[in-house]
This record gives sequence, structure tokens and C-alpha cells, in this order.
Amino acid sequence: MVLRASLQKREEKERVRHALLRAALQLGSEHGFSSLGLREVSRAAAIAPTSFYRHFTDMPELGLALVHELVRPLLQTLTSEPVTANTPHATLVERMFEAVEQDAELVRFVVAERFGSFASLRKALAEELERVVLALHWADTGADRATHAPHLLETGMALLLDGLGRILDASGNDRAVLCETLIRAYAPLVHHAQTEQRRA
Amino acid sequence: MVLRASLQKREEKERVRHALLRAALQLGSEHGFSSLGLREVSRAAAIAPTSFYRHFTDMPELGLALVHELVRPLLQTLTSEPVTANTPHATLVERMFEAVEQDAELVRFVVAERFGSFASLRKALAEELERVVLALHWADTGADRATHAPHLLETGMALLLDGLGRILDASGNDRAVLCETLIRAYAPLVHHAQTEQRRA
DNA sequence: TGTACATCAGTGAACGCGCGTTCACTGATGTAC
DNA sequence: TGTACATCAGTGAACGCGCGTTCACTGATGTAC
Repeated sequence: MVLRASLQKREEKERVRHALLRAALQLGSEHGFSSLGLREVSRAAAIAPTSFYRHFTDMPELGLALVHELVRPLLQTLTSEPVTANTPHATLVERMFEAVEQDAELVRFVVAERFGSFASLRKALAEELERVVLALHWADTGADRATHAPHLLETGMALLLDGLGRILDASGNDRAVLCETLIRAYAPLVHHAQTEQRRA
Repeated sequence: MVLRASLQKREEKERVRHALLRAALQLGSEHGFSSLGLREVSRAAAIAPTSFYRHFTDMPELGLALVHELVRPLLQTLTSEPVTANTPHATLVERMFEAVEQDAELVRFVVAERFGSFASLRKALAEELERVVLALHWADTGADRATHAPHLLETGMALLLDGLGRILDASGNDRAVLCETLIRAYAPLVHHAQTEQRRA
């Protein structure tokens, strides 16, 4: 006997699962993902603590789901449409800063947990960020997919994430200033990249 | 009546305080500072939980003490002796990587909590790192102490911390590779700085 | 169509445990005179 | 020198609380025939 949940059932489960993820994100942005408890998150998602186990075995597993189901889509939007040809990285920076406006909690999660306390989360986030760097590399150069991304792009990503961390603690006008500052910090990198390409 | 503890007494108290700080650092590097408990740290420092209050009012206060009493001295060693004139930043990077060898737990604390969950810790660490950047700027240019540090140096610091975060999860040979990679990532920055200075 | 059964998200009670904090106390060591 | 008192780091017992986890259960909804 093969039983399958109806679409309605599956959607309802998905809704609760999503509520748990968002609750963890919100609470985590306040006092850190590693200090979150299963009961605390369940309470915020308006389900009984015991219902948590219908979705995740424990909080670390929920953390990985956050990376794969929320962080990955966010990062994919950065490279989904080709960036403007003449100022590709400035555009990238601006997009990321827009992401802060739209979903600061998610961005804080990425920035905080990248060097946070859970090794599994650090690894998962590093992989997702590496995807972005590789996608940018292919877009820039049309390089073969087996090619390693150049250090320059990884440097750019490090700068970007650092900038995001800074603006999360800033507000209003300061954010715009930090955005411009970051784009200017990119300048030597872009210049260097062009020089290298001219040589090749 | 003015009572003062003897030197011996004060040294003993300082010894226990230091044990608490080191215990927090060790445990925090395993599963995150924000998840640390007063009892857990006291246990690791071999004192009764109630004795904790003789040294700190709570864990956040201990965190600030970590920044001021352990992180600050570490960072000061980076700029205490003038860096080699011709390759100042490569030397800086190498020094920081040596710090990882000597006290990885302390470096992880800096890297993790810089964008971690405690706003007070983020602020305190940002201030300490800004000190380093300013000190480097003065050393480089002999600039007036009122001068703001250039974005280029802040960019360099962002790269450095990102690199440190990466090598903390690497081991052995990978570390040396990452160190070289980072020094190469510095190249465009240094080149850009020289160009700017030539202009001025 | 009706009936018997399977699935499965959500639940409330209950458990043992470690937590942060309070309290009154000890004992070593300092000061006053 | 002796005596009375102050200071203060460290302590063990006790508290109430929230935690993660287990368990047996409910009720809605699916499948089989």
C-alpha cells in the first residue's frame, strides 16, 4: 500500500517548516544561532516543542536546512541574471546591499555563521559562497567550468562579506556611505584584474 | 581603615581570573561564546560556580575582559615593532599567521565574535581592530594622529581576518598555501597604494 | 459506495538535568591601636 | 606584642526554571478492495 500526502497536506507541512526556519533566523539574529534552543524556536513558530521532531532531528540539522533552502536561493539571485558588463562587481555589491534591505536577518546569518561555532555550518556556507565565486568567474570570462576561480574573486567575496557585516550594525545614511566605500575598495581589484587580462 | 590585599593575594586572584578567561576561550572555540554558561566555564577553571561572581557579574562582562586583556595585547604585538619597510603588509600577514600557531583559540575568538551574536563584543572588537589599522597608517606614512585611516588599510584588515578564518579550519600544509595566497591577494592593494602615493 | 486499515503532523504530560542566582558561612589575611 | 575587627575569595545547599527527549495518543486524510 503506497500512501501519499495530498498537495494540501504537503503544503501545510512546508508552511510549518518554513515558519521554523524563519523563527530560527529571527531569534538567531538577536542572540546567535548556537545559543538557540529547540523549544525557543518551536514557541516562536507557534507549534508544540514535540512537533519540532516532525521536521528536524535537532537544531544543527535545521541550520543546514537554512543554508540550503534560504541562503542558496539568496545567493543565486546574485548571479542569476548577468551583471552589467562594464561595472560587474559594483553591480554585485549593490545587489548584495539590496539583499540586506530585504532580508537583514538572513544576511546576518550568513555573515555570522561563516566563522561561527558550528563547523558543519561553516563548511556548508563556504560551499555555497564558492558556488557564487565560480559562477561569477564563468560569467566574467566564459571559462571552462572545471577552471578554478581566481584568487581575485575570492578576495572580492571576502571584502563583500566584511562590508555586509559592517552595514548590518549601521543604519540609514551610514549604510549608503559604507556601500560606496566598499565599491571604492573594489577598485584596485578590478584594475588589477583588467591589467592581468590585458597581459593574457 | 584602609585595607589592601597583599601582593600574594592579588596574584592569586589574578591567576583564577586568567583561568576563567582561558577556559572561556577554549570552550568558546569549540561551540561558540554565546552558548557558554557560567557554570561550564567555572567548572573548566576548577572553581565553584558561585565563585564566578567574585570576578565577573556575567558572561558578557567576561567577554569584554577577553577583548581588553587578551585580544588587545595580541594585536599590539602586530604593530609594536616597525614592520619591514619594503614588504610591510606581507610581514603583517606573516605575523598574524604566527599568532594562529601560538594561540589559535584566541584568534578564533576574534574572527568568530567580530560578527558574532553579542553586539557589545562586536563593538569592542571593531574598536581594537581600528586601533591596529590606525597604528599601521601612522607607521606607513607618518601621518598625523588625527588623520583617518585610508580605506585601503581597512580593506587589508578585512582580507587578513577572512584569511585567518579560513586557515583556522585548515591544517598543516594547507595553512602555508593559504598564507601565500593571502599575501598574493594583498598585491593589488599594495600596488594601488604605491600608485596613489606616487600621485600625491 | 462503504468499510477496514495505514499514515503522519501535531499534542500534553512527564522525566531527569543543568542552568543562573541567593544566601549564610569559612578561613586566611589585612589594619588599628 | 596582643587583641579586636574588617575584608574578601571561595564555598555548598537550595531555589525555581527552561531545557531536550520519551511516550502514548488524536484526528484528519489517504489507500485497498
